[in-house]
Amino acid sequence: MAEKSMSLAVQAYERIKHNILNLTYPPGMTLTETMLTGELNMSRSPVRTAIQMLQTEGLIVSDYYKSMIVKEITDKDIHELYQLREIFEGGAFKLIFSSGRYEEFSYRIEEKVVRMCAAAADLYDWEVADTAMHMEIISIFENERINRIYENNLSELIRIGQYSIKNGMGISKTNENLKKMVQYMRKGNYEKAYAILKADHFGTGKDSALKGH
Amino acid sequence: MAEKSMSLAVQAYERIKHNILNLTYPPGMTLTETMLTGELNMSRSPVRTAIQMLQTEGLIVSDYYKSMIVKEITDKDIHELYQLREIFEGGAFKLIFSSGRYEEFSYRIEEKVVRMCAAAADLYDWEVADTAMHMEIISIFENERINRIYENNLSELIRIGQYSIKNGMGISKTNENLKKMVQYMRKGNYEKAYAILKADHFGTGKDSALKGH
DNA sequence: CCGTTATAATTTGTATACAATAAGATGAAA
DNA sequence: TTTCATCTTATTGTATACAAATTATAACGG
Repeated sequence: MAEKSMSLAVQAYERIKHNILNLTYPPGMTLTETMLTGELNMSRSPVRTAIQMLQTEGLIVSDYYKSMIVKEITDKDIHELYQLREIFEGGAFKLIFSSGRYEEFSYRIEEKVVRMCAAAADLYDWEVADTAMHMEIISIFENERINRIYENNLSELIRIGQYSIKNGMGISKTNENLKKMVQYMRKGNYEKAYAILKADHFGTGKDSALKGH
Repeated sequence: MAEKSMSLAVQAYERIKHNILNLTYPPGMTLTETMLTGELNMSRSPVRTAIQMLQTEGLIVSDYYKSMIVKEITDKDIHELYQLREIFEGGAFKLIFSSGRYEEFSYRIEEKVVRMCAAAADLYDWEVADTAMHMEIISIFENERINRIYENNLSELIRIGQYSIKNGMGISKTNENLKKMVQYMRKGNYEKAYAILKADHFGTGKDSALKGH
């Protein structure tokens, strides 16, 4: 997993990001450079580089000379993220069917759903597998930029997913629904397949018990 | 423009980015930290922070211990950027009309077109004004995340626009077309308005004389 | 006891020193 | 001349020292 001869900055980035996504560093937690340097056993230079990356991604927020915190999750964030997802995946789903490649993608997505089922025991792992499934849908665009944008934003949804189980729906129920979606895809039924995807993953915009904005 | 008591890192970021966008640092140019520190009169620390940001944005590319260069513009980039634009603005345009706010937006966009006409003398300024026009379309989503994503990616189009004038169409012709688009919007004619936007700004994917990928 | 102000400690921003890697120059041998 | 190896130089990555700003603490007066 962790390459040798990789810059300390990248190692720091990955470890800090992992800790943010799996809620070891929960939303609102104050991070200090000295604390991170101690935990990661390296100097401030690479740590600061990592922090800078995470700030750009929006996972850490801070002002000039003010201490930095792990970004809070607001209802506004959730709404924005789901809207972004709908724009991308709505377009991707349409393209999958209009290009006639729905059968191919039904198998590709099915494989990801299988992995989700295998990861059902751990919520974080399941969310990661879910992310991979969504990335598969987006891959129809064959657009690296879109992939990168999407991956960055989905990482926030990994955090959110660990707080509010998908509209109150559990892991197993979601897995079952996705299996049905795959079957509808295989039969070329765009309407039913997309309806399931929407219901499962696009949320309502006010389905969380988190901090408001 | 430049705030006081703003970190040197941010100042460096803005100046370097500006130089990249207006082609003072052209695509493919090798940048070194010492060169930048000399030009900006500051130490490596803030310069490296700025570089890090620009790398995340994709305007600078570099490998471990290798020198960094201003990102080249490939046909693949152009295609990806236009596809991204179509996904966002296609959705935005539809929403502008389906929400019945087309008249309001015709005025908002018209104001941006006026600024484009005023900036017609300088290609860079015109591209910046064009960017603002596109941001106005996207603003229908009222989604900060989308705004941020879009702004980052449009900055690349500012560079591209300075190489290949919009599908061979000149500034004045584009301005005229956009004025027509505004009129169609005001009348509620979605089809004609969107057709003009597409023709002017979505490109063909192979309309450049730049380096291939 | 409460609030205010001054002071100390912590924290981030910046500058510089050192280490590791890569790029280029030099020179010898075929 | 060409090619390969070695050495020098330049450049990036990392560590540390210092400055500026914030935050916490303590002292003081009401």
